[in-house]
Order: sequence, then structure tokens, then C-alpha cells
Amino acid sequence: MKNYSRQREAILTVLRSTDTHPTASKVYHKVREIIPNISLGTVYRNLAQLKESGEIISVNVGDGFEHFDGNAKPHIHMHCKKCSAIIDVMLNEDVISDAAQKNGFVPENMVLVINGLCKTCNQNDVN
Amino acid sequence: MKNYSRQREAILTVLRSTDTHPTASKVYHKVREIIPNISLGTVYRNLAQLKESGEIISVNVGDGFEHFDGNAKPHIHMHCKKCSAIIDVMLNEDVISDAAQKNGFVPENMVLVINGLCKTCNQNDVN
DNA sequence: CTCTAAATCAGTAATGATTACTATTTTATT
DNA sequence: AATAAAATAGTAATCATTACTGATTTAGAG
Repeated sequence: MKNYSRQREAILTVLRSTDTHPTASKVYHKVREIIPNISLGTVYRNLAQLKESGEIISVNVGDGFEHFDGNAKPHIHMHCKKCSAIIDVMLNEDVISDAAQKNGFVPENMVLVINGLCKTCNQNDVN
Repeated sequence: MKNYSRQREAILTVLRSTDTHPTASKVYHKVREIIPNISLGTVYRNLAQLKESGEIISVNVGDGFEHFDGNAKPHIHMHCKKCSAIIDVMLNEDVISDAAQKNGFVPENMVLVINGLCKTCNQNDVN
């Protein structure tokens, strides 16, 4: 059902070799250095597929772009509204405010999105 | 610099009278019940302005839509990937896993976005 | 090694949420 | 009432993302 593809491998390699949370477009341009004629549609399709399979995750910081992350382990993303940096903070370190202080980050507004299944949907069936 | 407008007031009223985290389009249709000829552009402009002034916040759960929230206090949003419900959980209740358990929520993937200023940007200047 | 079907691709067109634009109306102040 | 800034309705433009198509690649069987 899922065949190997050089394109998908290259995309995964790019995502795993950076901590900058690139957009689809950024990934596209980076992968073009490896596969010069890869198409944007292929990048989008594979990003969706890698996300579906849990190999990568995505973050939406409200700038209108989906940002991709090769680190699929649950962690905190701190988003600077000025330079747009997205900073990783592993979850076992500390609670929210501590984590913020340790990074010299001044939190203004925080949103936690937990994706999963709510009580009702989880009881109704398996998928 | 900021004048009163009936349209903005109606938008705020709509947002404060629901906990469903509507999209701009949903807000538009709801406000049309109060002001039948309000335009979509006006809704978008005022949502941006209300967000800027901190009267409302927005959540992006990765479904391609920006969701608006009349409750500007920091809180957790749990997003069901099946029914798309966005459930509010106040922050002082408990830590993440506890909050999830209490709501019968099965977390699969969690992303915390903290908007603010990073160390570098905060040291460089005031705004 | 062929053969075949399913999966994937490159390239391009279409979609649709959001933003920009413009002429008109409303607000707040004198 | 007069005036300037702010806001509006309506429409057009933008652009990230998705859908589509005919060609290519993959994987497994013979």
C-alpha cells in the first residue's frame, strides 16, 4: 500500500536535519538541492503522508503557514511574534511557566492544542 | 484612533455568547442575523483588530481555518480529530495529562504554542 | 529477468480562505 | 453644521494548498 520513494526519503532527511520548522515551500526549496526537479505537489503529498504515518508533525503558529517538524515526540513550541522563531522545549523539563523563564521567554498568550479523540468519539468506535 | 462601530460590537457579542470557537465564516453568518448586510471583509478586519487589542484570541488547530475565541484568558484547547470539537480547559485546573484524563480525552499529539517575545527580541528593544 | 497493478511522480489547473482596494458612510470633535 | 479620521459594503486580487492527468517507478509474482 505504501511504496518507497526517493522523494519522500529526501523530504524526511531534510526535515530531520533541521530544527527550524520549515513551511512546505521551504521544504520544497531545500529538497530541490537534492532532487532538482521534484514538484511542489509531491512535497505537499508526502508531507501529508508522513504526518499521517506519525513520522513528522506539524505546527500552526497562526502566521498562515503550516510548519513541519521532523521531531515527532511531544514537545512545546515557543513562537516569537517578532522574529518568528519557533523554539523547541522538551516536555519533561518542566511546567509551562518554568520552561518559559528558563528560556528567557516572555509569554504573552499561550494556546495548547491537544489532538486526539474526545470522550464521545472515543466511546463510539475505534476509528 | 479607534472609533466605535456597531459591526465590531456585534462581532464581539457573537464571540462572547458561544464557546464553539467559530471560524471567520461562521462568525460572518452569525453576525448577519444581527446586521444583515455586513460584509465578510468587515468581519475579517474587525476580528484582526479585536485580536490585536487583546479582546479576543484565535486558535489554529491545523484544519486550515483560524478559529476565534471570545475568552481571552489563557486556557487549553483540546481538539478532537474526529468531530473537530474544540474543548476549553482552564489552566489552573491541573497539568496536561491530568486535564486529559479528567475529560476522558485520549491525547495523541500535543502542540503547545506560546506567543510572546524570545530572549533576543525581548532584550533588543521594547516592541 | 519480464509482466502487471498499484503507487508515485512532474507539471499544471482549480480551490478557497484571507487580504487589498475603492468609493461611500459613519464617527467624533470643533 | 463642517471637517477629518475611521470604518463600511462590495468586489477584485492574492496565494497557500489541493485536485487532476498522463507518464514513470515500485514491488511482487511468474
